[in-house]
Amino acid sequence: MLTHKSKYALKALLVLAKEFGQGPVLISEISRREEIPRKFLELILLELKNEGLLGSKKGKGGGYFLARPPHAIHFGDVLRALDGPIAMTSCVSQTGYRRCEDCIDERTCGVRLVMKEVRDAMAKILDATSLTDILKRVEIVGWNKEALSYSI
Amino acid sequence: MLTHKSKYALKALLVLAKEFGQGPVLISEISRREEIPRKFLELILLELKNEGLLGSKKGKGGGYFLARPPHAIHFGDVLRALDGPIAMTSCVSQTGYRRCEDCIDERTCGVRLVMKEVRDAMAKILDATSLTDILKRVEIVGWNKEALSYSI
DNA sequence: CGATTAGTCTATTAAATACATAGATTTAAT
DNA sequence: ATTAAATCTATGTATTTAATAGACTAATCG
Repeated sequence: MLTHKSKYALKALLVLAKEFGQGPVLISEISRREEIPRKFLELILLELKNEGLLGSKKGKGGGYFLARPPHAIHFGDVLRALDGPIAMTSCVSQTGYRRCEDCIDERTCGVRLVMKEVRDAMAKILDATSLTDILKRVEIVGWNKEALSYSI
Repeated sequence: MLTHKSKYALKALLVLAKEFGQGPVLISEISRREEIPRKFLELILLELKNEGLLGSKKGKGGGYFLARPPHAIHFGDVLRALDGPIAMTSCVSQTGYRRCEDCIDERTCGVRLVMKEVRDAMAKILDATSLTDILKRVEIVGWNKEALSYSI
């Protein structure tokens, strides 16, 4: 399951991607637009900053902004930063490999074979999908939505 | 992350797949072979039985056995039975759809778009992989392992 | 029948994680 | 100086995970 934390983070980043280049965005603005609990969002944005994905400016006229252009931030980066490795078992993680303590022989572990495949499939998608990609796709969906409401 | 419960379950099912047709297998036998805590394994096997994946026989000469042939039990069946839907958000689950309460508009949710792709990729693998498939693949790995130890 | 074997059911518990909330502090702009 | 904003530290509650313990039930065998 995706944690609320990561879901909120991704939504916040999409807002910041949409406003990229327009100066800092307030926590309260993001909180309002995505209906994310304000205080919880503070912690999340701070963590994203410490992970190098966001920059910030304090005081009046301050706020948060993407540390890199939105095409250079991928869903995989975000999930790894907040939830750790994407893999379902540590023994198939590329970024955080650790032997499973309860596993007798890693080479002949059937569970591992499958989890490796799953990890690769997930990582392929998450690491190929940038904030920009999703912004574009959501925009297209938005058009269709409008077109639909006209035709009815 | 894959829970220990599901990992233990998959390992136990692979043992039962290997012994399929040879009569019931003791909990203690599975526990010993896979080094799974005995009492914990009891609960898991019972749950798998209640989910219709296993059959059992009580008393002397009893034990557990697959309720269906191993080619008809897939990893997806097991994970759904024990951990619930495979999807990372309930809003993209096929078997357990539920609207995300915190989501403003499902149709234009960028997170949802990606999680749908991830779900489909995961389900495609997990629902295509049977116990038999993995038994075969593990066997092949085993051969290579032997061949390797000879050549050294 | 009755002893043994083996699964079944019901509690309990310790530790970790998720999801926040509250309040004080620091930094920057006007 | 005042105000606006991010930052830091602490606390709390509920849920889930990974077990463990012990009593109960059913089947077999002599």
